[in-house]
Amino acid sequence: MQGKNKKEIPLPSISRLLTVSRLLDRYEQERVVSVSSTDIGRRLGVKADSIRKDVSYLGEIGNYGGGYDVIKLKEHIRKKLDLDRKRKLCVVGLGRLGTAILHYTDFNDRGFMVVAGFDSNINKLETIKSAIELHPAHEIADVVRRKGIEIGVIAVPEKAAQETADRLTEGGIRGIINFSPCSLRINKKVMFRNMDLLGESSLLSTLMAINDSENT
Amino acid sequence: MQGKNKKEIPLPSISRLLTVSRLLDRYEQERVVSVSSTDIGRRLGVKADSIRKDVSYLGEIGNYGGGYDVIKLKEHIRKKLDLDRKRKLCVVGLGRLGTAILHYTDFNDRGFMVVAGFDSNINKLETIKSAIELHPAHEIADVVRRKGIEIGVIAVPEKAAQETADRLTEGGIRGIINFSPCSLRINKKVMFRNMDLLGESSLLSTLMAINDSENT
DNA sequence: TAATGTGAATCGTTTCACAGCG
DNA sequence: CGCTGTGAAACGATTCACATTA
Repeated sequence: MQGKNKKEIPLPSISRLLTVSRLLDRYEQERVVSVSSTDIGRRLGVKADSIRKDVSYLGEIGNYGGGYDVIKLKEHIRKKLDLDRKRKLCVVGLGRLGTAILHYTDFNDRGFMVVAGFDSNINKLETIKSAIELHPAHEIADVVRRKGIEIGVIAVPEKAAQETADRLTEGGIRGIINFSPCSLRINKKVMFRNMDLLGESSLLSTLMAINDSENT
Repeated sequence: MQGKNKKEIPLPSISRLLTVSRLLDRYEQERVVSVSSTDIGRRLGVKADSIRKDVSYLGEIGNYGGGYDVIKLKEHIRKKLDLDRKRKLCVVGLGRLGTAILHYTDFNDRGFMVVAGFDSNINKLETIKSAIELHPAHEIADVVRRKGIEIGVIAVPEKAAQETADRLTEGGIRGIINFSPCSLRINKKVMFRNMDLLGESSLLSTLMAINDSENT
C-alpha cells in the first residue's frame, strides 16, 4: 500500500539524471555555481524540457528565476537515487575482458568495490596478479553469500553464461551485468543490464545501413 | 521522396530482431526446423505478440498455420537488416579494455574486421603483440580514411574521448561505440552507441535501491 | 526578464484481441 | 485447431506551451 514513491520516475529519466549527476561533478570542480536546464541539455545532447521534467520527478528544488544551484541539485539527485551507497561487486570469467573489468579503477571512486574474481580455469587464477581475491568458479555461490556481494559481472563465454547467472543467483546476488552476447533467464528479483558488444556492434551496423538507405 | 522504407521499423524491434537472428542460428545448428513466436518469446524473455509484430515489420513470411521456418526467417532478417555486410573496425585506446576488444575474436564471425588499433602512448604500441596494425593516435584520421574503416571503438580515458571522436569523424568514420563514461557531441551523420560500464553499474545500483524500497 | 515547473498534447511502442489461414 | 498477422486500444515518454516566480 506504500513504498512506490520512486517507481514513478521513468527509467530513461533515471538514466539521464545519473549522467546529469556526473556532469554536475565536473561543474563543481570548475567552480561553476549555477546551471540552467538549457546548459545541461546542450552539454548532454538532450532537450532542455526533458531535463526540467527529469528534475521535477525528484521533487521541487526552487531557484525559479536563474537556473539550478550546482551543489544543491547534485545533492538532491544523490539523495533521491541512492548514489552514495557502496556495493560489493565480483567478476566472473577472467579472460582479457574480465581481467580488464577486475582492474577497472574508476569503480572505486563511484561506490563500487571489486572484491572477488572467478574463473573455471584454476591455472588462470594463479597467473593473474591482483590484490583482489580470486576463486575457482565452483565457489561462486559460497563466496557471494559469505562476502555479501551484491553485483555480479558476467564475462564468461556464451556457453557458460546461464550457468554463471544461476550460481550468482543461488548465492543471493542482487544485480547482474551481462557482457556475454546472449539473453539470460534471470530471476525477477535480480535486476540486470546487458552490455553486449557484439549486439551493439550489429545494431550500430544496421543503423548505419538504414541511415545510408535514407540518404539515397 | 523515397528511401525511408526501413526507417519505419522501431529501434527496439530492430534490436530484438537481431537477438532473434542469433537465436535462430542456434536453432539451425540444432536442426530445429520450425519455431513459433511463443517459443522465441519465452526463450528471449519477451511477449510473443512483440515478436510477431517485429517480424511483421519485415514484410510477410507466410507459414500461417505452424510457426516460422527457422531458415527462412533467418534469411529474411539477414536480408532486411543488412546482416551479411562486412565492416572494418578500429579500436582507440589500448589499455586493458581496448586490448581485450582488439583481440575479441567473435567479431570476425559476425561480419566485423578489426583492422587497426591506436594509442597515444607510443611505447605501449610496441609492447602489444598483435597481428593487427597498431598506430599512434595522431594518425587516426589518416588511417581511418586510407583503410576505409567504418566503425571506431573508443576505449580511451574520459578526458581524451571527445578528441578521439572528433579525429575519427574527421577521418570519415560512420559509426562509433563509446566505452568511456561521458556524453560525446557527435556529428549527426555518425551513428553511435554508448557502452558505459560505470553508467550501467550506477543505473543497476539505483534500480536495485528502487526495487528494495518497493518491497518494503 | 529569464528561467523553472507542470498539465496537456503528441509521439512511439507495446499489448490486446481477433480475423485469417494452413 | 493452432498460430500468424495486424488494426485498434493502452501505455509510457517526450515535447509543447504557458503560468509561475525570483
